[in-house]
Amino acid sequence: MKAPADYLSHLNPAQRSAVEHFCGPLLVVAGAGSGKTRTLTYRVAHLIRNHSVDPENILAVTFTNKAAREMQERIQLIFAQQLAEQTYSHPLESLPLQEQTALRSRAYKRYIKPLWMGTFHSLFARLLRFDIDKYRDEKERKWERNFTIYDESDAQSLVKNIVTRQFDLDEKKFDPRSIRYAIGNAKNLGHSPQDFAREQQNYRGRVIGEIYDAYQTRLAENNALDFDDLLLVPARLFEQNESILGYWHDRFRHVLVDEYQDTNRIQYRLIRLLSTNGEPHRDRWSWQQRSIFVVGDADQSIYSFRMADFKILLEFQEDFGDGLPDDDTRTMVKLEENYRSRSNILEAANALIELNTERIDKVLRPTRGCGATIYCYKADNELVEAQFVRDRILDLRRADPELDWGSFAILYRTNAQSRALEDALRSEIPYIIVGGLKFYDRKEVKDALAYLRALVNPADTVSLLRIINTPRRGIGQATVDRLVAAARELGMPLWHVLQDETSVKTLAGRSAKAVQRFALTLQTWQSQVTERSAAEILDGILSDSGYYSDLQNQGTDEATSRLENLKELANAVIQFAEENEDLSLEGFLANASLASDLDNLEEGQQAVSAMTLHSAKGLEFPVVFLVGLEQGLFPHNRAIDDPAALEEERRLCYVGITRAREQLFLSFTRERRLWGMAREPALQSQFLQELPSELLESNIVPQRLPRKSVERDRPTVGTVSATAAIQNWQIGDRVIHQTLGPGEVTLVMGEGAKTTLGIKFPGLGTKIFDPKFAPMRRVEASAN
DNA sequence: AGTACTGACTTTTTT
DNA sequence: AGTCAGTACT
Repeated sequence: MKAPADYLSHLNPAQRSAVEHFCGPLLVVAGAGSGKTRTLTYRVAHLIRNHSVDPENILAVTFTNKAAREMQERIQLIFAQQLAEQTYSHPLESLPLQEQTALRSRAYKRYIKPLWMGTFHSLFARLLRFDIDKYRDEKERKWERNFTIYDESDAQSLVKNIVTRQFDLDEKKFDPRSIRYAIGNAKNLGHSPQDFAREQQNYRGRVIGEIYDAYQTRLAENNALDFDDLLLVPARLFEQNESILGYWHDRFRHVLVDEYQDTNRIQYRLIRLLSTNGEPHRDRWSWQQRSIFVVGDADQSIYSFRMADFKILLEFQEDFGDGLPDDDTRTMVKLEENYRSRSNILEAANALIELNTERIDKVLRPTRGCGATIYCYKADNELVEAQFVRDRILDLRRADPELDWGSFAILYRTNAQSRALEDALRSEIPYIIVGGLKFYDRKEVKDALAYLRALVNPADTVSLLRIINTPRRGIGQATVDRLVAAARELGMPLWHVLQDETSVKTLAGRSAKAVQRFALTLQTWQSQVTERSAAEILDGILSDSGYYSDLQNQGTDEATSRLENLKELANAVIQFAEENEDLSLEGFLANASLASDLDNLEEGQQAVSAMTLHSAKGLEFPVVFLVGLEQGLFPHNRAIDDPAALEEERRLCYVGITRAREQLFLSFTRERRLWGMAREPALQSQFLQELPSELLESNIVPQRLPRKSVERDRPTVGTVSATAAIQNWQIGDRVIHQTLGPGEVTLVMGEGAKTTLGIKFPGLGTKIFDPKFAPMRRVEASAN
C-alpha cells in the first residue's frame, strides 16, 4: 500500500470519519480486507499533522511487531513527502536519492522515533524498563530494571524444575505444561497466587496454587518475568501507584488498539487504566485532548486459548461511550466494504460465518468481481495433498509469469502439518515456513542468548545453569547440585557462590578449577556490558567460553550449520543496532525474547509462505491453499464437543478464506499419518459442507473421462455471458473476450461443467475465468 | 566424577 | 529436532 500525502482522498466515507475522529472513544468495526490498516495508519498521521498532536503522546498497540514496523514505515513516508513539499516544493520522488534519504531520516527522527508503537508485550516491557523497580508484589517480591524475559519454554522448564526438584511431585500427574498453562490463565485474568489459591476447591488446585507461588518467587530470584507478567505487573503497578499511572496517563493522550477482539482482560485493564487514569466514575473522565480508538472484528477472534475475549470488543461502547442516545454513530464506525477478495470468495466466507450464533451482524460487501471458482481437492493422504499444492503452484506460475512465489500461501491448522508440505516443495519451490520451530528456539541460539543474559542479569540462574557446562568444561551434575545447594543454604544467588572462593574450594580440585575458570570468563565480559557493543560481546563471550571452538572441533555438518546460525544471530544483533540506533547488549536482549518469526516475513519475498492460520491473521495473498480440512484436525478434536470452541474454529476458517485475493484452494485427505502413528482414516471437515456447494468445484465425485461430456460441445446460444459454455478446453486455445480482447488459454483446471481457465491477454497479464460465465468466445482451436 | 550413547517422547493455536 | 532419563564406559 502506498501512503500518499493526500491520503484523505483515498478513503471511503466510513474510513474517513474514523480517520478524522479526534477526541473521545471510537470503536471501528472493521471486517476482513476493509482497509483497517490503512485507516489506523492515516489516523496516526492525521492526529500529528492536522491536530498537532505530539507523536510522543500517542500509544499504538499492534498485534505483531511486523505490523508496527510496517505502519511506522508508511507514516514515515507520509511525513517525508510532506517535508519534501515544504522544503523544496517538489514531490519526494522527484528529488535526488540522497535528499530523499535525508528527508526520510528527518521524518523518522521527528515523527516516528517518539511514537510508542508495538505489541502489548513489547510496549509494556519497555515501560517496565523505566518503572519496575518501584513495584512490589503482595509478598514483597521485587525486580530490577535489567530483568530478563523468559519465553514459554524457559517458563515451562522453571515450572518443571519446581515440580520435580522443589515439590518432589510426579511429573506425569502434575504435567509442567498444563500447570504453566493454568498459571498463565490465572495471570491473564489478573489473579495473584493468593487469589488463585482462594478459588481452589480440591487438592490438585491447591498444589498448583503453591507451585504458582513458588514460581513467582523463583522468577523474582532470577530477576525474570514471563510473558504474562509483562502485562500483569504494569497493571498492578498502575493500581498501587497513582503517580506512576498519572505520569503515563498524561503521556499517552491518544491510545489506539488494533485487533481489539483478541484483547484479554489484563490488556483491557491496562488500556482502561491509561485512558481513564483509574477513575472509577464515568463523570470524572475527561476526553479533552484525549482519545481511545480501537479497531477489531469479532468474527476474527481466534485467541481465546490465551484468554482473549471478544466480548470486550462488543462491550466497548458501554465501557467507554458516554451513553447518549445517538451512541452508535458517535462512538462506532463500521467498515464493511471489502477491497481484497473476489466476490465468490467473500460469499463463501460470509455464508460460513453466518452459522455462528455469537456475533454482531455484519456482512462483507464485495467491491471486486467474481473470480475463479473455489476448488476443493480430496487427496489420498498428506503426501498427495502436498503434491497437489506443489503442482497447482507450478501450473499457475507457468500460466502467469507475473505471479511470483510470494503470491502463494499455504495455511494449516497445526505446525506439524508443515513436514509433508516441505518434503513436496523442497526441490522445486522456494518456500519459507513461518513460525513453528523458530530461529530463537534453536539450541545454539538459546545457548548464546543464555550467555548474554547471564552477563546482563547475573541473578538469572536459569540461564546460568543452561551454560555452566555447555560446552563441556568438567562441571558435571554432581558439582552443579552442590553449588545450587550451597546457594540455597547461604540464601544467595548461584552466581555469588560461583565467585566465592571459599565455597568453590570445597569442591574437588578439578571441578573447582573448572568453576573458577568459568566464573572468571563471565566476570571479564560482565565488566564489558556497558563498555562494548552487543556484537563485540557476543563474539567475545562465545570465543572465550570455548563455544565456538567446541563447534569447530566437531567438524560435522550439524556443527557447521550451528555456526552459521550463530553468524545469523550476530547479524540480527547488528541489524537491531542499526535499526534502533542502540548498540547496547541490554537493548538487544530486551527485544530478542519478544521477536517472532512472523516479524521477519518480508513482503515481496521470493518464496511461498507456509504458516498456521493463526500466523496468517492480518496477511493477504493472491492465491491461498487451505489444507488439512478434516474433521478432528480442523476443526480440531479438542474443539468439536464445545460449541464455543467450535465457533472459534469456524472463525479461524473464516480468517483463512478471507486471506485470499484471487483464488482459493481447499484440500483434505482420506487418511493422514500424524507423528509416526499408523495412518488414520479421515473425514472431511464439516466446514466444507457448510460452504455453499454451488461456490465449489471439486474432485470428490469421481469425474468421467472428458470425451463423454463433449457431446454438449456446442456454445449455448442466446445468452451474452455464456457464449463459451461447456467445451473441451485445451492449453493454446484462443479466445476473444468482450472487454479484454484476444487472449490465449494457458491453464485448464477441472473438466466438463467444472472447468476453470487461465487466459493470458497480451499486456494485461493472465486472468482466471469460469468459461460458463465469462463473456467471451473461442475463435480457433489449438493446433494440437 | 564426568561423559557418551541410546531410546522414548514430543505437537493446537502464540506474545 | 531437541530434551531427558537410564546406562555403561573412562
